[in-house]
Amino acid sequence: MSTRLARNAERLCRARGARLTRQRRSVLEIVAASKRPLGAYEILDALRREQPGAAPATVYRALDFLLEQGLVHRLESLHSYIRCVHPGEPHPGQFLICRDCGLVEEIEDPAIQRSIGRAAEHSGFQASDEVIEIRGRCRGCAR
Amino acid sequence: MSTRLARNAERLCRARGARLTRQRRSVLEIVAASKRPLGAYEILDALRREQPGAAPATVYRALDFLLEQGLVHRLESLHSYIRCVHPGEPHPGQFLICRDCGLVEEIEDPAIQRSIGRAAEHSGFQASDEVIEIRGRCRGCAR
DNA sequence: CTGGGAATGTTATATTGTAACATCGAGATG
DNA sequence: CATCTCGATGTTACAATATAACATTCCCAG
Repeated sequence: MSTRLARNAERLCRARGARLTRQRRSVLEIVAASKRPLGAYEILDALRREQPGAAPATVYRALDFLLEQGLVHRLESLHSYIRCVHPGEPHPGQFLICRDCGLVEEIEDPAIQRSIGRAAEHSGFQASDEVIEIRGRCRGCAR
Repeated sequence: MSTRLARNAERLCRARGARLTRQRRSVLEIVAASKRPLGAYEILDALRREQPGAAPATVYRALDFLLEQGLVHRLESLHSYIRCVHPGEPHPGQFLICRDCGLVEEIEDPAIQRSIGRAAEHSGFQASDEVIEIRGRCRGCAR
């Protein structure tokens, strides 16, 4: 399978001199194919279907790479991983996490970014990245 | 030791019909006495000095209670716990986490709250609580 | 004083994540 | 082409965080 996603990722990595190896691409595709975030060991189970010898370190190393490249995000409050909806430059994600259905929407809201920037500045704090995870009930589940 | 903090917590719990038992107060005091966030097992080590039989569940149960009461916060990105600087009603915390010195400042910025509320609303999302953890370098370490 | 629910004790185990070191392999360089 | 080198992977073991399950104790409302 060579999805558009994979080709796009390939292009981004090449442009940066980073190597999107077969293993890394497999992990990316597993994460990207899931509607909901996956835990590292869920990814491992999936990866083992094509590569039975895979071990935790295999997955974590691939995830480290994909996180660096901004191709996936880590959801701290769920200990899980999700594809980035608009890879390009690595960027902090902002997430709406539904408690009921487990779906996660990634948003990119400049107003949140600005208010955080101002608050940090006000404390003399140099922000480098942020964890923004909003939990609640999504539109579909709220009805 | 019956710190002001303990007395205040006692009062809050009593008002809500919640029981701040000796164990729970011990855990609260351990967390509150630390300048930096503590992991559950660090808390356990400290607790064992006064109660050698304590086990992980002991600490996690006390923490669950204190979190519900809004007396401590959990820092998702650090897997650790920190006192709430202004307990009263439970509330989501916003944190500035210094990568260098490990100190954490809790802030309460209405502008961040508002921008998040608006972004959620815009997606038809009913937010119930949030994880806001801003990582970077604090004023002291930036110099 | 006693019945019942909340809190705690206790043991075991699940889940998530890393360390450490050997080996492999693809591209650079002579 | 040979081979060197460094990043990537294989492999084993283990660390760190968190929960399950069930027995026991304790508090207090009636």
